[in-house]
Amino acid sequence: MQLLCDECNMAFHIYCLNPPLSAIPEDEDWYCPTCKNDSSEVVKAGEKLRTSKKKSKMPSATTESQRDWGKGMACVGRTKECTIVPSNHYGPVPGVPVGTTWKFRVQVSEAGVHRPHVGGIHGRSNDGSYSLVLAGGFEDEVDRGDEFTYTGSGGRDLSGNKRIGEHSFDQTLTHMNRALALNCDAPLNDKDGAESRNWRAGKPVVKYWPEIGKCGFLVWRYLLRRDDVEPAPWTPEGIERSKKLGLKVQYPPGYLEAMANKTKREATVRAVGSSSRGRKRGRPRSARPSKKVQEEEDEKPEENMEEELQSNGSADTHEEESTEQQRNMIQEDEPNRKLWDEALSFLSEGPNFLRKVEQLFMCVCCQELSFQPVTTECSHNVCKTCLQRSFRAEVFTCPACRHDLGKDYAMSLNKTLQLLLDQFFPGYSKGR
DNA sequence: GGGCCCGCAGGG
DNA sequence: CCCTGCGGGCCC
Repeated sequence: MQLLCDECNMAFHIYCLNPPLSAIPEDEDWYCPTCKNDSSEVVKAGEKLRTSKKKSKMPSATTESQRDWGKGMACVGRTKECTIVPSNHYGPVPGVPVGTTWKFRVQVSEAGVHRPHVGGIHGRSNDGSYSLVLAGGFEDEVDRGDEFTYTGSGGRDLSGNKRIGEHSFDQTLTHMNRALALNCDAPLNDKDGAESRNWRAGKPVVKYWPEIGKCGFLVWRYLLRRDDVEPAPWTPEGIERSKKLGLKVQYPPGYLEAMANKTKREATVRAVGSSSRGRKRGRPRSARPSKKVQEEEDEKPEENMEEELQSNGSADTHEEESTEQQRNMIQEDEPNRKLWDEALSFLSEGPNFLRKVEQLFMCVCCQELSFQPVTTECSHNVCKTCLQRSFRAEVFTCPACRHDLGKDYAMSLNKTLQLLLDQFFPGYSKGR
């Protein structure tokens, strides 16, 4: 989980980097944020000295704040972008069923469902509004599920480089507020508001009006009504549908693992009573694995940690009975027929199924769930990298049973098994 | 537990 | 280019 900088030799957890890495980079060399040269700041021959205008205008350029923004999701950018529909798209995004849930706003942006990072209203003031976020931030809003009121944006004091703040002046029907008003099937009225002639013909804003909110300032209020063929996710039909589709909270790649590791590390520090990070704990350099990877050799994660990871990630899987597709894939994994049969016999025992899978497909080398597993001819599963390490040490036998594999053994990845493990332990491989 | 304040994405 | 913003996490 650690990378060594090829310049200063310092070690960095891949999940602490900004942005965090989900895997060890393929590249031959890697440089830490301090040593890395920003190509946009390198002055090439014949070029004038230039400074990044954008960066020089950033608040961070003028403050001496030492806060470390490198961790967490507060300031990260998108890593993907939805191209299925344009950003000014109205209505459902194909492939994103009603009831889909995400942990962070940035993921919702990536999915193309609501693109602004922070803003609650996405729209264009001369077109209309494409999406809203309800976050329960307004005490005087009403949410009856199929109908709710919404409050416009603006009127807030954003001094101090804040993103949201106290209401300190009246809102106006401009910008996003105007955009949302245009969704109402009525001529725009920025004085008194308006009521839709046919709410289904509009983009279901039923009416909008100005009022003095509990905050004491004028706010624009909107009434919206649900208009969708898919059942609402909070109804019994919706819950059934979500279950059928296997919808679970989506986390950023590697997020759960990073959190688990972080808590594990903190627990270790607490237990030891002092910081044991960094090089102090390190082995002599010559004893390190040749690739720039330092394996965590700390104690195994505590039990409760594993449970937390499962309850967030995949513990539900067994309850919803493994899906048709998973069953088919298990059938496909012929070389592991016996192991899967054994695991499946635990299906009726609830959470024990996942535990059993984890145990049966553990790599004997690293004592973790096999990552990029090779299923040997003797029917054992080991991480490909573990097997390669063994071969580099000129040990050409199966790490599990010492069956001779021969030094020209073709280590073919069991892709089916990898897909299955990824489904049962979502994201588990990302931190590897 | 709450205050502070950051990069980023989007509109205009 | 500038303005805006129903996030989010560090740190007091």
